[in-house]
Amino acid sequence: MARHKQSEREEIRRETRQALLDSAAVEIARHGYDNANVNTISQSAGFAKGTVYNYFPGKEALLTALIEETASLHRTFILERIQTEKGVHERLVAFFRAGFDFVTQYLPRAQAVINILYGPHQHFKETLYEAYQPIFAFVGQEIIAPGIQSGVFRPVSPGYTTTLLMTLYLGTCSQVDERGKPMLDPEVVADFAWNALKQEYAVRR
Amino acid sequence: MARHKQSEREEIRRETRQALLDSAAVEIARHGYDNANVNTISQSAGFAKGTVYNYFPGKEALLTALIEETASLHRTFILERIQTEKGVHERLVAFFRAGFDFVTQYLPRAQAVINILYGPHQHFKETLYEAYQPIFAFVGQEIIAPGIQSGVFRPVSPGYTTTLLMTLYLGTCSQVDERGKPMLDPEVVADFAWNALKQEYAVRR
Amino acid sequence: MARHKQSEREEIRRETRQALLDSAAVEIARHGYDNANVNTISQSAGFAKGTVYNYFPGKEALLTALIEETASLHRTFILERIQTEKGVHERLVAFFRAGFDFVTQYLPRAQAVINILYGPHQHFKETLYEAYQPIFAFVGQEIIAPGIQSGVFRPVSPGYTTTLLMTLYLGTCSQVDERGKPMLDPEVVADFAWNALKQEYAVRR
Amino acid sequence: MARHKQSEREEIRRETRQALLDSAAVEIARHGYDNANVNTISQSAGFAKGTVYNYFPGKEALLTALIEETASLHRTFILERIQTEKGVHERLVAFFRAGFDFVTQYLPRAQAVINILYGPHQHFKETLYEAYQPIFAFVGQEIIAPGIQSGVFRPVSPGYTTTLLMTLYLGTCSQVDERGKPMLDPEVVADFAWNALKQEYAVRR
DNA sequence: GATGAATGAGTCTTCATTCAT
DNA sequence: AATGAATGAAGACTCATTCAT
Repeated sequence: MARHKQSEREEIRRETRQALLDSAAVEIARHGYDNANVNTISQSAGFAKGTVYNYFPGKEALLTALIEETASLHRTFILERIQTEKGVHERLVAFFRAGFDFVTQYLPRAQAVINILYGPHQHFKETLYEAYQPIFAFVGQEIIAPGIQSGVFRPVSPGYTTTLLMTLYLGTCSQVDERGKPMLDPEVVADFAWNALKQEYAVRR
Repeated sequence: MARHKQSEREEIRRETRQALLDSAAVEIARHGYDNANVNTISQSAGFAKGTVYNYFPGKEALLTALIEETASLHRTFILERIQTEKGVHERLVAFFRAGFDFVTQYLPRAQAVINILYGPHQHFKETLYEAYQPIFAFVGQEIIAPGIQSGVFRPVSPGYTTTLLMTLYLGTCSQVDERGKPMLDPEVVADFAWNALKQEYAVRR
Repeated sequence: MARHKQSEREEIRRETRQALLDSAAVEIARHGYDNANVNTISQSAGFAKGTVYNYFPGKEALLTALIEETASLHRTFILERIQTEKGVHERLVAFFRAGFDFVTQYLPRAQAVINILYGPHQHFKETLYEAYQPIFAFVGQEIIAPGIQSGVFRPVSPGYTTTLLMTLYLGTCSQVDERGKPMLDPEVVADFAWNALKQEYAVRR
Repeated sequence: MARHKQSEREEIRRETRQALLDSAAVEIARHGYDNANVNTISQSAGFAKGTVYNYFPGKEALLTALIEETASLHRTFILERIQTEKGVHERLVAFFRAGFDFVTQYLPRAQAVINILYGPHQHFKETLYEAYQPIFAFVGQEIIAPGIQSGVFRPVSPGYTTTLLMTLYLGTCSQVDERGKPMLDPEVVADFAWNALKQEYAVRR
């Protein structure tokens, strides 16, 4: 009975949803979650005020979806860049480079997420932590742990070190000017981290 | 006599202003600037809704004052703890300790400031950067520069390094649970930074 | 062949219309006319959101149709049960029994109608009164008037008495719990009405 | 510190609250709860849109307050008129007269309440039943029970009879035209009820 | 006939701010 | 100085209705 095929309709819905999420990222990055205007989000995605409510039950759900999508993108982005690197040092550098690139490429999403990370909404923070869990785990298991085991890193506490690294990562990645240009260089940050962790006299590998 | 009354009045004004700022810090820490309710701030300071407008022209000015007061407190707090330390390593440790202690002691203010730092309000961020300028300068001039000059630190870029250190500082200090307990230890963070910066084989001094 | 298809189509249309009215009754009974959601009605009838507009020009028309259909059902229901009774007392009892049974059997429709009857929509009330006119008339002509003429009832005003009886009828029928169980017994109500109207010493007939 | 005395302020609040409730009664009577516009209520009471929210936390609370106030008014109204009557018959008549007079005098409130009574909002119905409990109890204890005990009434079930009487009462009181003129006469209704309940050959007392 | 994506008018609610006292 | 009643702009959300397919 439907004139559109099922798949066509799904395609339209997917695209609209994407457009709304993109729009939400921009609006939230610019004004913060609390000041983001749902009507504006829908309209600057090219739709009427109410359309967003055909796709998300409310403002909260919109942000939750944005967080999850961003984390997923971010994860993919990092994994792709790191898994090909074999040495610990290379991985560390690739990790920071990936972060900086991600922010540059997905600036609004990244800003929105940073906003939440240091913002007052406990509920969203938890969503964020959960969504980023895989990245945390990856850093611990694929960079820190091998580094320590191979003797490249000092015998640091893996837990604390992961936290420190992520803190450095998020803190430095998030420092960009309005155009998205980072204030620091991924190499500089990676170098800082490398020196902080490496065994003296260690050979890079 | 009139003079006396005058100074009494001033004293009362100062105290009321303080109470309002305290209240603002708590409210903003809990709900974020955008969701902070000015009426609530005034009332939980023990005054009527309108009273805050006898002290600050509006919500913005209230936050600006809070930022400036917090920066000033923070500066004093750090300087007191560091100036007595002579060695670079001691100063580094004292710096992080002071930060963690400040957050613990002035939790609402610290949370409010972190909120702004990573939040979407460019205008407030600028105020914040300006207000924290002296601390940036102090770290650069009293920790990094002497460290490099004395050969205790590697010959790093002073500008980048200050930024990195402040990033690490703010990022780690701001990670506290709801009760204000930090997730990391200042010693651990200081150690991380120390290793990142020190000349290999350097003697701590 | 074409004729056959024609009637088949009509049959389908009739069934769809019925399904939509059933669905409307349930939704309106639950949420009231104002809060009834047209899209929900269409969907819980098993169709898409827009389908209802292929059968009714709008929300109002949907309710109007529901009122008329309900009145018609109600009328048939009552007439069937009463016309077979000959005595005035029997008719009175049958009348209340029929009402209670109707409510039990067509709960959502009955609730929707009661809703309108005591609700604020003058326009619908008028539709309702018109649609129920035959029942009013029937009660007046087939119960009250014969009762008075035969001396079984006191010489009451036929107009007022019909109104009183209908009021009692609607008021008691509409008092059901959420499952549709009436709070009163038709016999009790009929007995009350009988005593109110009967000539003292009258013989039931 | 306050320029108004406490009592003056309280007086103003009381009056404003009253005005808002009056306005709410009119608006709800006219359009029903669901279609009543809170902004309109506030504005036709002579205030700005938001003022109502300084007095009631929301639309629901506004209606709850209206129900309770109406029940209280109604109770007072009835008790005053009935307690002075000693005989059962007189009380029955006074009861219906009071009801009709109440509706005439407080038409919007009465219509609003009737609306709720037969409307779809279970929550409000419960509030309404609770608020009207004292009137139910009064009818049972001060009219029905004495009537039965003195032999003036037939030995009916007190519970059912109270319900029947209240049903008749609410049903007949609520039938008014748009101007508030009742369709029935309290004496006619009282007479109907009296005949329904009285012992044959009973002497009125 | 049926579909469901899209629309946008309408409503409840919040709260920064004003100001008469 | 302080008060708190009042304001009204702004924004989240609902849903009856339209219409291209």
